[in-house]
Amino acid sequence: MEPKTPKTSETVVRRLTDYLRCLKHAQIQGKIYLKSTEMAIGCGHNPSIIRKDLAQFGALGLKGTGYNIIELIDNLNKILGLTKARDVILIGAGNLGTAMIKYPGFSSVNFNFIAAFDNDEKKIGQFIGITPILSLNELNNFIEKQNIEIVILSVPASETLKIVESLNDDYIKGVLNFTSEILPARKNNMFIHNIDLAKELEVISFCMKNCLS
Amino acid sequence: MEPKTPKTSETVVRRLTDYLRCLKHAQIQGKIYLKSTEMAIGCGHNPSIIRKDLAQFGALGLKGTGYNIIELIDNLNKILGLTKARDVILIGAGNLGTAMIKYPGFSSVNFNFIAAFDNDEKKIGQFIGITPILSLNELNNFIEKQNIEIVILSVPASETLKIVESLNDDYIKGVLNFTSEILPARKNNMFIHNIDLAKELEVISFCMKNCLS
DNA sequence: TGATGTGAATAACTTCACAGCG
DNA sequence: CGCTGTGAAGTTATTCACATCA
Repeated sequence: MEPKTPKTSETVVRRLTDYLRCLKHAQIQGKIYLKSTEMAIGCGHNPSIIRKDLAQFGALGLKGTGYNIIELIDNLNKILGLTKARDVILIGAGNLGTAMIKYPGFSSVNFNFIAAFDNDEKKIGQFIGITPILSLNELNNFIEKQNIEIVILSVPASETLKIVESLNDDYIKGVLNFTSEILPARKNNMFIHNIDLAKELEVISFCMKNCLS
Repeated sequence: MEPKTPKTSETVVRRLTDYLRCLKHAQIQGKIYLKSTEMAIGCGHNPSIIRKDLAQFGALGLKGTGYNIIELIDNLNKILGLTKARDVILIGAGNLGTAMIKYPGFSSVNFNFIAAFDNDEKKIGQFIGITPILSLNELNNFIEKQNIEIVILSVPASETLKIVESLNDDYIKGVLNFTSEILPARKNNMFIHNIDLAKELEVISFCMKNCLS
């Protein structure tokens, strides 16, 4: 059964990804069904909202039993658009970029890092794992030839804006920005997500000072 | 004037960090005052909520003029608990950990990475910048001697739980978890923040599929 | 019986609109 | 006059409580 996709807020989408992880975890442990209460413990959300989130995509659970894990993983993958593999590229092959390519959590997501780009002559021609490092000069050429839609940015903050503006937005639809330069959420046709690592330190600092949560 | 600190939700705290970045940006450009409408453009929040967020800490703005940038930065630093420098340690000196220590965005936050820990003999004794890499065996000893309160975790997922459980929570109050293993938000006395890099890819995947905002 | 799915109730958050002050 | 600060209104999100179905 194809899941319905009603208008869904980002809040809900973020929870869906938590459910997905929780389900995979349970699957590895050999479970077949998972109840909303069990998911709640695993991912820190209220059982009620878990049921509500899932219910909006059609009746995915079995009353009295819970949710079939394989089926629900499959449905969530469809809902999140993770069923077909996507080619993504990395811009900036420094420590952070290298870490991203090697990050084991990405393997579950269906994203292939097919190339990295850098302007450091020493890096160009090298590989990160199996991913080749190419020259930034070839960037848009590559994007157009390979039909790339998603870019992961980890260059120095000072270069961020220039690079984003140079991206061909007939092709690029999503940018994950790991630089410390904050960009608007939409630019031309591109969705931009800013991931500010310093923010998390600031939040934890506040939590510790004020005993939040 | 010491800012009041009423009960503040994490939602608000996250916005405060956005204001802070926005203010610093304006400060570099030589501005003295910033209006809520200008901040709104810079950080993507509604001017109204910016004023409301700030107002709850006392009257921080000048009617007709806006907010004094230096003063407000100072106040936000106090509110977020960023005024006094904190020593933090890194556990796991791989690519991601190395990237964290070198991440330029962290310099604005008052966090000093005073040591990294790893169990790779080849790394122990080396330095990341000026940060020494020590043996994991010395971890709790070091924590107790140096009175460490914050830990940044970037070890393989399989080791995460074991390490977190071994931490002495008489000292450690906050954990930033960059591994792909998800931990509960509270464990013993520790605040834990899970930063799941794969989640951002999943969210952007959904956005692209459904044209969410 | 024991779980989901769901309307109703509650709570949290955001926007509006404007009084009031510099 | 132009901004902030803020009550009121509006919106979104969460929890509760229970009917419903395997």
